[in-house]
Amino acid sequence: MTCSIARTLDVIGEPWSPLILRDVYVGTGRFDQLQNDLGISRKVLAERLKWLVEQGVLERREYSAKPPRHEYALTPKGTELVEVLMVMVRWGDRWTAGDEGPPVLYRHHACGRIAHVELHCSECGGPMGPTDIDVLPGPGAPVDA
Amino acid sequence: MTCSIARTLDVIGEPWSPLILRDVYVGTGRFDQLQNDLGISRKVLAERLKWLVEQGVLERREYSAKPPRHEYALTPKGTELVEVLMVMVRWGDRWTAGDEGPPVLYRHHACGRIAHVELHCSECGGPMGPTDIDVLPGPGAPVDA
DNA sequence: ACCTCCAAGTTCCTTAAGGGAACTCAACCG
DNA sequence: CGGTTGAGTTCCCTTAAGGAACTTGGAGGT
Repeated sequence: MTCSIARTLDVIGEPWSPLILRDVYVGTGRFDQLQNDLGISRKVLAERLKWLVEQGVLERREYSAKPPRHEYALTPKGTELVEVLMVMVRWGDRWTAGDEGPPVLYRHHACGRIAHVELHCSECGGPMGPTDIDVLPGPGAPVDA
Repeated sequence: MTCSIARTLDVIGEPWSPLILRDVYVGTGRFDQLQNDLGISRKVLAERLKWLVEQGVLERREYSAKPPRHEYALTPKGTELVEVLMVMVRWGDRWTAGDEGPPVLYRHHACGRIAHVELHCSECGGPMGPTDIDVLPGPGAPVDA
C-alpha cells in the first residue's frame, strides 16, 4: 500500500483538485466558471490547473481561436481519477448526507437504473472491500534495511 | 455530485488524512509510530487525529491502563473510507507505478487470488466507471434560484 | 477610431496553516 | 530515584492560501 496512495495524493492531494476534476467531469471546464463555482482564488486555481495539466490528468484546449479562449478537459488518466471521486461520493452520501438525501444520482447506462458504485474483485467479481483482503508486499515494495 | 465530494473532503481532504487512515488500517495506530512512519509534524498529527476522532472515522482507545497508552483504530465509518484509498491505490498503480511494479498486492479472501478493485453497479453488477453513467440531480440537490 | 467588455491569467499584500525542535507530564523500569 | 517511553503541547518561523486589483488581447457596439 505504502506509496501508491502517496503518489496519487501527490497529484490530487490538495483539497481543491478533486473539486476541480469534478467540475471538469460534469462539463464546467472554463477558468471563470471554475472560479465562480468553487469560490477558489484565481491564483490558486491557475496554479492547480497548470499542475494538473503537467501531470497529464487535464488538457488545456482552445475552443475558440478568433478570440483565443480555452477550456480544460479530462484526459484518460484524469477520467480514471473520477473513479476515486465516485467512491468519495458514495461515502459522502452514506455518512454525511443531510436529511435531504444525496445531491446527485447516477444512472447506469448498461441497465438504466439509478445505482451507486460498489467495489468488486477483478478476478472473481465478488465484493471486495477493506475487510475482504489481505495486504501483501508487492514487487515495488521498499526493501527493509 | 455537487456536495458529497466536498463533504467527504471536509473530513479527509487535507493531504495527511488519507495516509493516516492507511497506516491505521494496516495496524500502525500509535502516535509515535504514525509520526515516524509518515514524517508528519507532531503538532499537525495531533490536530488531525483529534479531528478524525471527532468526525467518527477513528476511535482512540486505551490498549494499556497500567501505563496509560493509547492507539487509534478505524470505526465502521472509517473502514468504509478505506474503499476510497483502495481506488486511489489502483490509480496510483496504473499510472504512477515505477518500473518496480506496485508496492503492495491485495489477496482477495473470497477467491484467494491476487486482485485489484473494480467499480461495479449496485443494481446490475456490471462495470460502472465515469463513462458508464449519467449524472442526475438528486433529492438533496441545491435549488437553482 | 474609440471606449468598453469579456476570458484568462498575474501580481501584490495580508493572513492562516504547516514544519521543526524543544518542552511537559505521568508512569514504569531497574 | 534518575532515565526512558508514549503521547502530546508550545513556540517560532517559513511557506502556502485568500482576496482584490491589475494585465492582455481580441470583439463588439456606436
